[in-house]
Amino acid sequence: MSMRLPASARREQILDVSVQVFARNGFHSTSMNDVADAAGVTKPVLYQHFDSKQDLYLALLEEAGNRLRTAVSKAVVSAANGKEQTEMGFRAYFRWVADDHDAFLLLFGSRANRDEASTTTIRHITAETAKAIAPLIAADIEPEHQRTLAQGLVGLAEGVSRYLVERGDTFDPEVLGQQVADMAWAGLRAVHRTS
Amino acid sequence: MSMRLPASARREQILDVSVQVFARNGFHSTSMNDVADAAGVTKPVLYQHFDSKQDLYLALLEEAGNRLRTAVSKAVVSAANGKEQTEMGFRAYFRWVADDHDAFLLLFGSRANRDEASTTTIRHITAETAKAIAPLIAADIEPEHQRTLAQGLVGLAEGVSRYLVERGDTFDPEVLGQQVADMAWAGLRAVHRTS
DNA sequence: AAAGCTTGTTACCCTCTAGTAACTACTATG
DNA sequence: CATAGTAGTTACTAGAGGGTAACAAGCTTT
Repeated sequence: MSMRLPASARREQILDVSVQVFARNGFHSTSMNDVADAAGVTKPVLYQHFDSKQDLYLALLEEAGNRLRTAVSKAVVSAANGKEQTEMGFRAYFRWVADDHDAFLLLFGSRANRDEASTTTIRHITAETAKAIAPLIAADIEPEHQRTLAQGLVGLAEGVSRYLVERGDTFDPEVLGQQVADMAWAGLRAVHRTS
Repeated sequence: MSMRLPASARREQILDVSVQVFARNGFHSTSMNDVADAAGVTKPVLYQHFDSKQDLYLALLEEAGNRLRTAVSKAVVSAANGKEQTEMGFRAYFRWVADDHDAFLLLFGSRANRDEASTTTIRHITAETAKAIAPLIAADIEPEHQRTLAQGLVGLAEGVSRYLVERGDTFDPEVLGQQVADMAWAGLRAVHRTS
């Protein structure tokens, strides 16, 4: 029934299809047969390209993470100052969410499943982002607190996106990004030492 | 080996023990045997108190959600104005996180598992919180955007907490709450219409 | 102290699904 | 058009784990 494909093309196709099916149903509710069906192929074919279900899943996370990373960091380098970095960063983030949709759900959606390995991968991505944000926070508070609040801002973007994407809302990434950036920037400047 | 307990006491004990074990290992990595072992009892006993694994899990989510809800709403009513509400709210939230620790992980931790039913329950809790926050946001933006940004603030608190709890850090909920509230309040006031 | 209810255990079934061994069919090359 | 290699399938195994039937041991009430 299914077209015969050269190995590398088949691998790509499996990756493409898997993102969708895992994003929609989560790791545990998706069997390898489901993936195979979605790809129009049978199970053993999957195992020609990936050692295990885990392996496939991690490959997806890895890829999605890279796309996110590059999208944001590309946007940020062209910014002149902190404020602009914030704006460009958030806008790029929401742009990514808007058009890499399934990847977002895979990484941060409610159904995202996380065993030990996946958690580590995802945590890594989040941590990296937070690290980039941290320096923008008022410098007179303790560094650990800086890091913590940076994690909060990552959570902010995540929360907004999860809400919108899971509702199936469409949104303008530029407008939304600008608003969230306004919010975040004001917040970033406002924190002062309390201890 | 295990003490014989009256039904209601056993039920409570199972709930207590389950929170811990599910919080640590997640839904799918925890078998009913694991739960039974942790409770010092055998599997069929669990089924005397709960219809299914799902049923047990949902009961836990429900309970955890209630504790969160009441903790925050109690704190907020005693506040005089928006700013104070924000402060009291966040401080209460982090107080809850600090001492209901496992419940937080259960609801919002990386390992939290979410099939259809659990997702609904958790989403409900988050949505309720967001609804309470929304009116604090500058009134001259569109209501949907208000709601969206409120979801972001919930995500902010969640992100901060997840980071700290999963690292095993201890923190002072009052100091942290105050800082996050400062950040959030400034942000809340700063958003302006962009369209 | 015996009947009867409550609490708990042993030992099992049954389904679901990750993963594989052995085979088939297509396609390119000489 | 035969041969070798690649892509794909059928049909299975094995193990994990949710759920249960049937039985045993404690209490308690008269």
